[in-house]
Amino acid sequence: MTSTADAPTRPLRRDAARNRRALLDAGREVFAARGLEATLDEIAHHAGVGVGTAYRHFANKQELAAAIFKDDFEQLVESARAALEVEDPWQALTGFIESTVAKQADDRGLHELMTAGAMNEQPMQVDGKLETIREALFEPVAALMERAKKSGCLRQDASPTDLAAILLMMGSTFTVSEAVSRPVWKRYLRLLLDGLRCTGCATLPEDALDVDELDLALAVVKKH
Amino acid sequence: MTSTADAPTRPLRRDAARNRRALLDAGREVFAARGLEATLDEIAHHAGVGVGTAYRHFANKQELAAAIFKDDFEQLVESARAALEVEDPWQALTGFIESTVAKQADDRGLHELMTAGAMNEQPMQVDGKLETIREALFEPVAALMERAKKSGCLRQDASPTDLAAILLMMGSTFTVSEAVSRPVWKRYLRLLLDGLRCTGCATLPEDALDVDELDLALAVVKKH
DNA sequence: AGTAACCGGAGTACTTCTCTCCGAATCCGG
DNA sequence: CCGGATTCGGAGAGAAGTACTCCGGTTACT
Repeated sequence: MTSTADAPTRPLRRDAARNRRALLDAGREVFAARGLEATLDEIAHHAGVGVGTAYRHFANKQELAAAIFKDDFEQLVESARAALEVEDPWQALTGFIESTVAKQADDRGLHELMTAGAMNEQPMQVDGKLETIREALFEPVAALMERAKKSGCLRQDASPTDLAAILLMMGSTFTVSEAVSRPVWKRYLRLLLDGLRCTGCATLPEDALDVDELDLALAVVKKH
Repeated sequence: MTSTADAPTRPLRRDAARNRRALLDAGREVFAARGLEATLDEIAHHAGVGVGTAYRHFANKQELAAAIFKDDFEQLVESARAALEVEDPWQALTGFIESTVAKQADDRGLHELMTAGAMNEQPMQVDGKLETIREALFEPVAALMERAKKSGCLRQDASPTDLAAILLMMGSTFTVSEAVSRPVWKRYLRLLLDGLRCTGCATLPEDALDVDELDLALAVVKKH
């Protein structure tokens, strides 16, 4: 029954608090640069503390990641809602997409978490946050797209799940961008967005993913 | 001075020849289904022979892969050249792209080999074949695109290296397609192609990769 | 000063993959 | 149909990497 609020843990000793902070900061940096496959050992050293310290503060990598990315998630949903306030429907949609993709281009860990399981073998469970965010995101994004369709600037056969696919595809361009030290991902995002734009092109082949399929796709785990 | 031609190796014993065949066939299947990270052990068992046998016929995975994919490579260059004969420039270009992508959708190993190093950590050297094929492919592809541009159906700011990027991006959609047992990659390829089409859209941001950058991008290897 | 809380990182306990080795089985010429 | 050369098969050595623990020593707080 200690329920929701954290138990009345006594305040951390000063060195402990300092180290916890350092670990969170280091985690953010390392995850951003190297992705989620970074080791807790690695993060600990980058934070200038021993491995033991890391494992005392966070039982494992997942817990650390959850602590680090919680904010980013909420921020994301927030910006989707905010986009609905933007005047021009096309601008609202593409603006949201661009800022989302930009954030992930700068943070490999965030990108891997958002597309978790789809590419990387071990999905890395960050408790329920992930499913939650996808659900929370779906509604405002669907509204954003609906509006753009009505105004005639988004192709009629586009679906919200297409955005998930686009995010997935952008992953490879991030790698390339890093290799050439130049944000080429912008070029390919634009290509994709130009494809989404309504231009009297024929309809797309293959139905878009439905929501169940998307879940499936984002949860590809090896079975032996 | 034994030079080019294979040394006059005596014909293999019948069981040896049979096993070699079985290994090549199994390799093709396993690589296609599981990608290049498949183990030689795995392929050996799938072929119904012991691991030792596999290593006697092929010093390592690379050598087996080279033997398997040599043909596919040549075939690819061939089809690029053939596309130049097609009447309609847009049809020629997209037809070539679609068939290339389709082939890779069905063969994860082939796709990984063509985009080697860009995503997977260990590039897996298949002697010089890889660089050779990229070079051999560049010329006909560039011609194909030039023709499409002149006829006004391909956006002016498209570059041959963009096709490499598109191939890279398609990788994620292959994974999704497998997960949902439906070739959704076709949908996203079309989206990309519609983006490439000339529609009076603004020019793309960021210059395309130049050839050196592409090489760099396709050779991202971890440095510690 | 005393003690509870905390630190550090060597070390354990996996897992995973590549490739070797050698007794046993198989082929094939005479 | 026999004997030696060739090939088979798969246990296991060795290398590489990761997740997490343990405990002597240190630090913060009263």
